[in-house]
Amino acid sequence: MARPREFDTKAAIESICDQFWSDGYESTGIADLEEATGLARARLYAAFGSKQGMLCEAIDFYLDTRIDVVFQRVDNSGIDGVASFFRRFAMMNAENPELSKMGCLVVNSMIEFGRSDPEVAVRSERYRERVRGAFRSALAREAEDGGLKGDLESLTELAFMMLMGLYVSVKGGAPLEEIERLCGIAIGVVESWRAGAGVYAVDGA
Amino acid sequence: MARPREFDTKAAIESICDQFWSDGYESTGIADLEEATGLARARLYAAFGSKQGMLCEAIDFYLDTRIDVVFQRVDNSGIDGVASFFRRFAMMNAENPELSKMGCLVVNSMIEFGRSDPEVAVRSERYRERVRGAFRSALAREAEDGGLKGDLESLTELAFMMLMGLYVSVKGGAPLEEIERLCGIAIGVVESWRAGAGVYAVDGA
DNA sequence: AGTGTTGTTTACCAATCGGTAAATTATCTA
DNA sequence: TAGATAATTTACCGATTGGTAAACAACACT
Repeated sequence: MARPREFDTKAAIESICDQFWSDGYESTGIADLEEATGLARARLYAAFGSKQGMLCEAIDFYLDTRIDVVFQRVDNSGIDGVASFFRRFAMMNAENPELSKMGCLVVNSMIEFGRSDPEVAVRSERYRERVRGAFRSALAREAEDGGLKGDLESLTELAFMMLMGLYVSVKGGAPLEEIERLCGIAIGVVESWRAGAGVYAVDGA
Repeated sequence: MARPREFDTKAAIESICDQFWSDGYESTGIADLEEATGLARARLYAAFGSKQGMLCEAIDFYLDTRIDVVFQRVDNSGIDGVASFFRRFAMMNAENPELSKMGCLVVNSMIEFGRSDPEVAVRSERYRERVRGAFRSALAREAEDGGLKGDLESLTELAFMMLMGLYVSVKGGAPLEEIERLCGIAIGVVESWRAGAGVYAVDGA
């Protein structure tokens, strides 16, 4: 019924997403978002309402295109799936350290905002449940096959906690070898959950 | 040889420390620091040189007065000491949730800066080595007594990774019960390292 | 063709950012 | 007591912050 939008909203959101992901919310100014999208600020505000609105769109986009696709590979997979997730984390870290250092947009945002922004908080909650759900279903599947040693819920939480710990080291700028080491530990811990594994929770390397 | 300083530098640093700890570096303006210390900005700049200088002083203060005293209780303690550390973490979370949500100034700073600020990076490194050193020496002590099951270095890293994971949940504004649950898992994991413990890495609660 | 509606553009806003120059005040030394 | 030195105060700086008002342009519908 009126003039159609001249730019691709999805593409703009992706650019905004990458910008927030790379530099964080507070550190990116509207000028950065203008440069990233090639759009004048007034256009951005007309489309998204506010900087916070842009972040929400970015997070939703990120959840749909980055998070979900990764954890679909974990869903209902088994111990192998969980261990492979951490293996891929390590590979990404080794192959593309700069991208890796950006961490996860949702984790970054939830650390930056805590509970202070309800819109962000609800998305953080969704993220945490998505990750936990993937780990839980994978381990549950393993348990059904009788291959899991230990309590399902506890193991799920531990996998989650280790992943969050990895993100701290990654964002904190820990040396690559340290990240690699921590990934190795996480993988070892997950592998130790196999019913057939030895008695030690964590073997050396 | 000249006019003496009228204010207590240590007290000022403590106020600055609390401010950065509570709100983060970027989110606290010089105006906040003025209010927190009761000192005009020019006085702060005369004393500390720059906002970044204030952060460094704050971190050093924090390391000396908050971190060191906590991890001295862990040094050379044994599994009990490590488990008790996580128990205290849980207690703090339950008794003073608001203070607890502030997380750790050094972890917060290292997440905010990554490797971008060398002065902060060197302090992050110092922090990580302090924490790891405490865990390592505690577990080494336990190993000497033959009470440790598993590889010393790996267990040290796992304890560290779990702690960092806890900080993410804390700063991310996770519900209190979630933090409590995660602490319980961490404690269970540490307890499972006892030579006499059962075969399961993580028992249900 | 005219009109209402929406997107786009340009220019701008007050507020805040980190930081400082200069004048003033207080102390110590000679 | 005079002068040197350093702390304090006041007022200010240019740059940047997130956000917007208003003029203009393009489309759909009657």
